[in-house]
Amino acid sequence: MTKRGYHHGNLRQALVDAALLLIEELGPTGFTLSEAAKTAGVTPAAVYRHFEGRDDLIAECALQGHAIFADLMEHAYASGQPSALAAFEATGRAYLAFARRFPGHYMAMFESGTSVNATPQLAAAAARSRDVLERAAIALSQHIAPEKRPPPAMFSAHVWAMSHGVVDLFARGRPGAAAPFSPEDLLEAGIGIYLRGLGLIGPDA
Amino acid sequence: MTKRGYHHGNLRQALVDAALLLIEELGPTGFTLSEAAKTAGVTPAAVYRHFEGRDDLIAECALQGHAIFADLMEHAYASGQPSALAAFEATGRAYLAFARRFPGHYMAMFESGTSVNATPQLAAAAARSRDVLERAAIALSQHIAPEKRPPPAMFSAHVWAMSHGVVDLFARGRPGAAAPFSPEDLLEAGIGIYLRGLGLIGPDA
DNA sequence: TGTACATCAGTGAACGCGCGTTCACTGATGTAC
DNA sequence: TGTACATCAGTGAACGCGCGTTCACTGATGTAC
Repeated sequence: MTKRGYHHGNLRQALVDAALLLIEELGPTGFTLSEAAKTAGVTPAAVYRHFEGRDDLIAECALQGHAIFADLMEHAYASGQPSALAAFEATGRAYLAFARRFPGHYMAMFESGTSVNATPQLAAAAARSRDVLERAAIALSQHIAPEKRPPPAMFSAHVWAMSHGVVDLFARGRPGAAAPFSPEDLLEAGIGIYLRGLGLIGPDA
Repeated sequence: MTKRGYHHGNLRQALVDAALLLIEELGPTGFTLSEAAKTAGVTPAAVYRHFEGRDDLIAECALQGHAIFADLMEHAYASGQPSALAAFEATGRAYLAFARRFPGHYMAMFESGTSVNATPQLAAAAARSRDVLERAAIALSQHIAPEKRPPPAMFSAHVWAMSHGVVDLFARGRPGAAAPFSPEDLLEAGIGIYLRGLGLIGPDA
């Protein structure tokens, strides 16, 4: 916090952190600038020294999220190399890990009403993480017989969709969907079965 | 509408319809009771003749959604019988079809903050649709060799998650994720690959 | 068929509230001398 | 080291707004006679 008397020290980041906490609790729509200011121990008006307004604050949360996310994805991808399969699987796991470790960021990124194209910066940050998964998909697709190879963009979309679905339905306190599996196991098994369907894993693995 | 002078005729349903439209546009969090009343051509206070308040109105939207959804799922399941595989695939398609045809209902059901356990009625309605998919999964799992058969609840969860993910990421005006495939194709292909991974479809089908 | 009346669905004014945003201000900080 | 001063981060009061909800009311409807 580094609070030093009258001046705050690093209010900008403190506001982002507060916003992320509130977004995690209430969702991006339920989040309020005033509450974020209060959480950071500051008057609502002070927010305007650092952000243009409510939307700008949310956008910054999403932006930071994309940066972290892309880093995680890239790291996961690298950790699986040189095996294209291991790299691909690692990115899938990284997706879920990110959603669990940074729920506020995740919701700001994927459940905010604001477009990813709101600012060029945001678009660039979002493109980076998308590209990692797509690169992993392209590398992996080399191992599928060309005539039955689906477009890489398609199976990266599949993994993205299943990961997102698992997060949204099972990795939060979602009611009525309390499956007797951990989201991690669910996703791991799901992606495993999917990759087997692509002929990338042996039938008994 | 059946508007007959001073009295409305069927205001209750008109309010539900208005709410569904607004939820579709703004999400359940952004939806306001006042706007729904105005859309139905009525004073906000009139809503209280038919609902306990804002939350009750949203709950009714979700309830009607679950009823429609369960009907669709049951119909789809029946249409695929007696083939367990065809029945299962049909329920997957029905999921997406419902989300596209009834986006307001879908969002009220799955993106509202309110718990599915809010009322016994709601819980029962939600259980019905979940059970259809699980029943389909159980029937299908008979065709997998017992020793490598995952729990039916698990692969019904996988299909549920992928369907939801496709809807949430690709079936709406979601930015940055504009894949060059229709959500229908994406889901169809995804489930196909998944089922192949389970050994339920031949490797060349 | 015509009149008196009970019902009750919808009105409209009012409420308290928290929101996002603005504005003139104040006072702590760090620098120049 | 001590003093004068510019900077600018945060204050606090105020705004207009739309929200959900309440309340006494009104007037259209349908029934009893």
